[in-house]
Amino acid sequence: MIDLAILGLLNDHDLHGYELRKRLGELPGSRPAVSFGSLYPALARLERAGLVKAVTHQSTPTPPSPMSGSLAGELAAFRAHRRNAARGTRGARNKKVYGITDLGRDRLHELLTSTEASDDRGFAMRLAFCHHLDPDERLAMFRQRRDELLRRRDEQRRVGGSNGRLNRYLRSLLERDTETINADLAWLDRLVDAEQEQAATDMGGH
Amino acid sequence: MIDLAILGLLNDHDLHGYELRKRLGELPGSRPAVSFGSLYPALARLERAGLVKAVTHQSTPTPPSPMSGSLAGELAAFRAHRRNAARGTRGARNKKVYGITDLGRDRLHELLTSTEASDDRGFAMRLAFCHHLDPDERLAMFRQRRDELLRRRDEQRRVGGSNGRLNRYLRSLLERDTETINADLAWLDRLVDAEQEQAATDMGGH
DNA sequence: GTCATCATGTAAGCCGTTACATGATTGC
DNA sequence: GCAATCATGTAACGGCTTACATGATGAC
Repeated sequence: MIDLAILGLLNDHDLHGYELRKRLGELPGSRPAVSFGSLYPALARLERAGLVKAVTHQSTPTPPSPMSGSLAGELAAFRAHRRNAARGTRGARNKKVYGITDLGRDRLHELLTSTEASDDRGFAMRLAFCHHLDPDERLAMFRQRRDELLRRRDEQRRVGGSNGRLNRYLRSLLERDTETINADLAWLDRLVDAEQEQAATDMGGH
Repeated sequence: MIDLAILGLLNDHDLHGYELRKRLGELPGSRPAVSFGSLYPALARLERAGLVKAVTHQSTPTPPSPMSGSLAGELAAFRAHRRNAARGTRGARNKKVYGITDLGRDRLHELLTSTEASDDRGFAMRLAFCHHLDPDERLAMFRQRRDELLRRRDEQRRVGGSNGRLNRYLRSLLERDTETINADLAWLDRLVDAEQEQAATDMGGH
């Protein structure tokens, strides 16, 4: 899950961990945002696996005057550099900006097209980044989700068939679940229609 | 979460772990059922805490003939008893039927009326067992949930206010979330109405 | 110079899972 | 007798959280 989120965001922009978390939290259904205690180890793991890499970071992005920045700023950069040199190949307490690698892009594609069953949040996450997919792959994803929801509805009917014995609150809960699934199915159908329309438009426009 | 589920089910019937799991899985939104690796340690913990206790188990519940059941059955019971005696105070490999204690009932009430924020599944679980509550406690629970959903909708508007920059899939996801929350609010309102109607009926009927 | 915010990380713990191990009961 | 199911547990592990520790940067 967190891998998909990280790779999906990094495929659009290079980002450092702190910013990544903010963006993650703005994704629908991802509140509260993932914790740092989860994010940073995940980034380290992905870096070890070669799916993301730390990109060299300009401590003064697009400086106003090329050579003569503020003396204080240059001094800070100098100190930071000394610290970095002392601590290893990268700044230990500076921004560490990550970018996605080719291997990471492959992995992202794999995660997005995986046919393994994913829960509701998993689907929402995949949908959030499905603009990285081809139209036909997207359609396959939508149809897979549709099947999953239909399966769920069937099983619900099987279990709740004799719901006379249930108390009113359980019955209400069951009805709500059915309504939610039906609403989701209708929503998915709209997504599929929009997708096919888009495909038709692209063809005609060409 | 699992404590609430266990106590809620045991408040209706004495049950053993295996059966408990089956019932748990039949609760709306609780599929797949909780695993044994989670359930049995939870039961042991609740037993240590005095919230549930193992009740003596009749290996032949309501025997057809009081004294002369099947010879095989009595033999099996005899062997089971010998095993139990050999292994400790209870049957190690026989059904271990649990019942709720007074302390457990207090805890259940506490879990059901807690004002700590609970997520969607948490609310569903509380709703599933809210028939153990007084009408006014139930109403308070519904209203609390209502406030929570309103808060969520507000924050969604705050974040997604400038949704022009979002791609169509994110936009669609955001719209779906809003629809779901609105549907849930309407459902909650129906629940509240039904509750108040019920209260009025009870008063008039008396 | 101090406070809020930005920024990166580690450690401990919680809550759940799967996989494993064991044995009893029942139907054929 | 043998297989399917019932029944109870343990061990290892996964993914996430909170709490903690550290330091940089910028605003006032």
